[in-house]
Amino acid sequence: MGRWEPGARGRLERAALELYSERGFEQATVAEIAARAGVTERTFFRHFADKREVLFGGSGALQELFVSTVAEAPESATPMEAIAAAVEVAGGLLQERREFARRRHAVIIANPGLRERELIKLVSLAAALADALRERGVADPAASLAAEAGIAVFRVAFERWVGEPGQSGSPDLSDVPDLPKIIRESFDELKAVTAGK
Amino acid sequence: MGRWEPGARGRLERAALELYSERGFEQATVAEIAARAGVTERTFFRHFADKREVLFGGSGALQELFVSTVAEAPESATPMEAIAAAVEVAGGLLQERREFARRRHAVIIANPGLRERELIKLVSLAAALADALRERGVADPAASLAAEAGIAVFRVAFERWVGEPGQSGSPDLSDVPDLPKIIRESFDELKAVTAGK
DNA sequence: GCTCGTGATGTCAGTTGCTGTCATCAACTA
DNA sequence: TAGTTGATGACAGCAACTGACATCACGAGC
Repeated sequence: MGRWEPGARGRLERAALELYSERGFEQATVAEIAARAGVTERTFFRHFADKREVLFGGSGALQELFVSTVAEAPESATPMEAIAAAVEVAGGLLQERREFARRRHAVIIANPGLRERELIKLVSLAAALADALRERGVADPAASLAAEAGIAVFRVAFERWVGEPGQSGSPDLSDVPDLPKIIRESFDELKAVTAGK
Repeated sequence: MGRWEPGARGRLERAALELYSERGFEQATVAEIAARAGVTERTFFRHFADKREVLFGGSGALQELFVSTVAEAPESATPMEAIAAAVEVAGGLLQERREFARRRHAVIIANPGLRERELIKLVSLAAALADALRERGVADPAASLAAEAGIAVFRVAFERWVGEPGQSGSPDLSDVPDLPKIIRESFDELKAVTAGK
């Protein structure tokens, strides 16, 4: 065993989510989070740029999943189909972590500063998606618009998903709202609503 | 004349934009802004919730313009047409303040924290647009999707507009990029790209 | 086995954003 | 004339965040 317990980063993430849930984001101090994780405040800021970032450690992996799915879409797929496929795959990943996602989302929507951070992550995701489309030969502004629209669909669908009842621990699996399905429906709805212009 | 010069809020807004332009957002302290405006730091925080908000004083008026345009769209207009009309009208307003908009935008894109703030303003705008659509009897999720897609178009079009050369002070008015026109084209492009799904 | 880097952490001082509280003073009201 | 109101100043204080330096286990190479 080393001088310090390994996994400080993970402990900080867990401690932060707990404290933000228990007493709210603003009421929880970084010193408290660090203490609960068994490190000092300075170590917190070595792992995370600021007090908000500790809730967004997984966004990099999610972005890679999005981008690789777009890149691997069949050549015959239209830009919007490639984007929709990526959003659906990501939705499937969230589906498996429903309770965690809801818990985290509840903390985020309760604080404007955290909402801001989430939004910039999504915009960064949209930019990465647009890049991936350009790699496929899609020109601008179609690439940007398809990516932005796809993220808008993701936001709306995710919001509906977390808002619906149903527990992932429920004995009846048919109770669990199906995020990929909601995403598909939302893409269809977007198609319908834009066609009406 | 009173005890103090009136218009402290406006002076703070001008001083802040100047200082953020001159030396960058993070390098400028609130104390400096306040000093340049001839007030104390405490007075700054009485007018603006935080150091970022001083750049977003006009967002309320913009939102009202968006919402009232949607509300006043003809009954025959589809949801997307109502949204497009609102975005175009707002684009016309920005068109008249091109230099200010570019200057302000340059400051914002240079700092992640300011980008975050701008994004949450746009999301709040999308929420207000969705509300206005529901007032017109549009059901969810169509209302949310149309609003979000409209804001996505606005973002993409605005980005293109500020990125193009051309000075509003140019002698040849045909040099000035036309934001409402770019917005119309972007809506058409969105229609095309979503139809391809 | 010894030395020496390396990397993650601790320690501490300092700046700055932001808040609570109370005092001040001109303009307005009665 | 007296009281009220509203915007501001003055000041203390907390917490987020940063820079600089010390510490100490571990592994590489000798």
